[in-house]
Amino acid sequence: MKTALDKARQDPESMKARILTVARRIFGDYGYHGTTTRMIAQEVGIDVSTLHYHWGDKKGLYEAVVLDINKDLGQSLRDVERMIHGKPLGERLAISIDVMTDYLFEHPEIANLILHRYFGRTREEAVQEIQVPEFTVDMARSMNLIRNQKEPTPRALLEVLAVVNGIYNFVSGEVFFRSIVHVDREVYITQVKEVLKFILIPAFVQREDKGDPGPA
Amino acid sequence: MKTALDKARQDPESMKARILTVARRIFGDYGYHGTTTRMIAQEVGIDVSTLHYHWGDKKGLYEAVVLDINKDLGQSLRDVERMIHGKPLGERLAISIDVMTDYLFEHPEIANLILHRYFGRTREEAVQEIQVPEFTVDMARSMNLIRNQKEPTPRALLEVLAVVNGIYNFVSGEVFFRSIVHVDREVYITQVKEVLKFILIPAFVQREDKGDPGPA
DNA sequence: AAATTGTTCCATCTAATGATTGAAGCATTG
DNA sequence: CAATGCTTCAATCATTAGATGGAACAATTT
Repeated sequence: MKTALDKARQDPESMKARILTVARRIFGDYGYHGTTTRMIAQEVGIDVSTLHYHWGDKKGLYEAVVLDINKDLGQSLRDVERMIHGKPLGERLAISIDVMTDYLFEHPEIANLILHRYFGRTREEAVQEIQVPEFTVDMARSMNLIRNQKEPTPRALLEVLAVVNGIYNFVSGEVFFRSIVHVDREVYITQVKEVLKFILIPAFVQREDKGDPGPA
Repeated sequence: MKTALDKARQDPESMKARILTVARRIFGDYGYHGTTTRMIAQEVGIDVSTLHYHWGDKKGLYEAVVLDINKDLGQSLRDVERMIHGKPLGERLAISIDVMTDYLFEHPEIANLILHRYFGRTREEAVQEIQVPEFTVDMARSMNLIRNQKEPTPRALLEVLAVVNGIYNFVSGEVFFRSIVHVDREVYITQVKEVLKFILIPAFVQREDKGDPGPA
């Protein structure tokens, strides 16, 4: 079955797809309440009524954006999982950090949207959820933080969250952080990857070297 | 000179102070655009016009909130700095993480507000800044990541940001993350501190042990 | 106690925002 | 090409949100 989202993706030049693309960026930058349908319409270069014609109300569009981003992020994570399969822990982490950081810097709206949903609230109730729980469990498994078929422990999940949040933060915080460290975008991205690997890898490797299987 | 903020702090039962306290929480939860002056007024139990009478327009109140939080956070950081003075690196980090995490879990609006300003944008221009740059440099110094009197390197600043962001994230993300890991608040806080120390300390200690003075 | 000043609320205004309507344009099909 | 359906926009409506004026009340001063 083709969903509305699928259809919008089919032809990236279709009005529906163009609106969705702009909506991702604006919702990511300004959050749900900080975004007006007029801002999106203006950016696309259309009338608001055209936007409503294609996507219904604001909440509907926002939910489409969230679903769209879930899809993209899920795909990326599966790609990474394939790349690191069978490699030793330190390498798995290094590759994951490199690849996911590059990917998210190319699509910062994804990190923006996720962080808005982590940390912010909305006056509307029951807006579509980001599938963070599922993704987190998958990653915990991929990091070998889960023994056998058992449920991941809270500790293992928190460790994964700490890792991925580190990436989201530096991507979404680029504008703000670059104003602190005074480097251009290219240098910033390079240094972020170095810092993330410097901080995130040793703890896990050290624990494994000790023969400690971790919190699983 | 007494500022309006000082006056509001004098008597925490004063209307002005009560409004400020509630405003901190609501702005932290919903962000600038997600918050309405009516929400704040209702929470305080007063009419909107009373709010405007004391704090002027919405932007003015928001700026007061940011200044107030800057003050609180700056004070806490100075407290921590005194506690860790002269101790070895690993211990300095462990104490900082424990103390700051506890403090922020008691005042989550601080972490909320900071993250909103890191990652979000506002349609209004020129809203008062969080003094993150200053704080970050201070912490870099306190973590001995700065050699002599020299300017901190971008690398050192990014390392500090990684550390503090880790804390902010788990505090502000409590509601969301706890829904993933299924633990109560008390367990969550304990585990967060353990995970943060587990991940953040080894990298820095390892580098020091190698005689590598770090990015300074 | 009268006068002054400070505080609060109700009613109301204005602007912004979400949303719809109906007409016009354009393509597709019978 | 006439009829149909799809897409777009200008105009407009309804609701919400920021803000204010003035009356009522309370506190303070004289």
